[in-house]
Amino acid sequence: MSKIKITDTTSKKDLIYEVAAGLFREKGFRATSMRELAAKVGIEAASLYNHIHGKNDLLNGICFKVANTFTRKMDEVESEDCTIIEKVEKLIRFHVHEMVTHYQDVYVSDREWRNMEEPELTKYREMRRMYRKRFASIVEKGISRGEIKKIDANTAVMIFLNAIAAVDQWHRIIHKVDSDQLENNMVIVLIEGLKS
Amino acid sequence: MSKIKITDTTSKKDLIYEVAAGLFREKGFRATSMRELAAKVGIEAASLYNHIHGKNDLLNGICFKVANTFTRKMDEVESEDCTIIEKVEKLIRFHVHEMVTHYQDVYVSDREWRNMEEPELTKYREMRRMYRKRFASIVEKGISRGEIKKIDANTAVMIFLNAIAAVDQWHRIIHKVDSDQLENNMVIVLIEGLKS
DNA sequence: CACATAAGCTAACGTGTGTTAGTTCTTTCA
DNA sequence: TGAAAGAACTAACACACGTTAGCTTATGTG
Repeated sequence: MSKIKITDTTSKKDLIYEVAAGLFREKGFRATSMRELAAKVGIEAASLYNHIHGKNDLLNGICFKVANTFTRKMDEVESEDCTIIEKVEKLIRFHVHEMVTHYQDVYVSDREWRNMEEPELTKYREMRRMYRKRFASIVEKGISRGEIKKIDANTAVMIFLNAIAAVDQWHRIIHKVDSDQLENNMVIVLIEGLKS
Repeated sequence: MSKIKITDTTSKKDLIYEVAAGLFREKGFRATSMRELAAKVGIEAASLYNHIHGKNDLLNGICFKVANTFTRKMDEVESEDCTIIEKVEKLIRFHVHEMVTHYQDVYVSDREWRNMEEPELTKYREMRRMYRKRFASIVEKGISRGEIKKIDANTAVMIFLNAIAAVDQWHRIIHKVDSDQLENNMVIVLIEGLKS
């Protein structure tokens, strides 16, 4: 079937996506060449096309995988029966968790999605927009119930989402602070504030 | 002297930098071509080289302008005589202010600096690293004085810096919320927390 | 008016890119 | 064992890019 034995659990296609995510994160989508990707995978550039349709497919795949993950989590949290603060906390913890476990993908989907082409670009933008909107609705409900300070909900959501997206410094911090502690720090600062 | 009268206050070189920052922000450094930049400026690509040395110079110029601005502000804040919380608040407000007034430049320096080449890349990285370190030192002093909760200072700085860097949604929010209110929301959420 | 110069233009070069065509090798399965 | 097919290879194409060379035009100063 193939020259090189493939692990039962991971196909070559998956390997290509994984390496691509790493390169896109490190150097950016545009700055990563198919030849470079191929070299890291251990084959020639042309051989990549036995497994994928093209460079854009790689970016699309990564971005929508992440977008779908977060959208599904939002479905789950919305339908849960708990306080608003708890919902916000669950979302923050999920973001941190995803960042720690799949940070290459999350980073790429966050920073490189601009390089997608239509019609995927519009679809992705819409998913992003909806996610933020749903997050803001939760915050607004929290404000109206008196659980949350009277602030602009969109600003709050913007702060949250971006606070967590700092992936370049991420690994450095992860190795100093363990990831549970990181999650807790994040929740504390964002929900309780800096001041003691 | 030139075919087109230049405004006394703005040289053509400045105009090129300004348009470049807009394009780099919108499409990314790599995805912006000199031909496209030239078209937006209203000249041919080759004519750009009468004003600048090359594409890399544009990125270098933008990044170091921003880095110098923040480094100078850090000098100022460090030497001020006030509480730690006030220092942190001053820095946050300055970040928001710079973002509102020069968001193209700030955004580009934050997201596109990877595309710089040596030796500028190393120098820029070092400036960034120093800035974060000095910021973290302030937070740590706040912790030891009991003004700030016992959290990981690096994580806190990471949260702050990234919370403010969400420029893509920035203009949208600015037009709904005025920029003073934005600054206040930011300070409230980050210093006092979300919970009421 | 004439000269120097700034700033524009056209044309082109060299390079790197994504991708395709065509071929060869290896493995699986009937 | 032999056919089918998956997956690798080499070679090349077409294109877009940053940049340079060389020329032309316009303008301010003597």
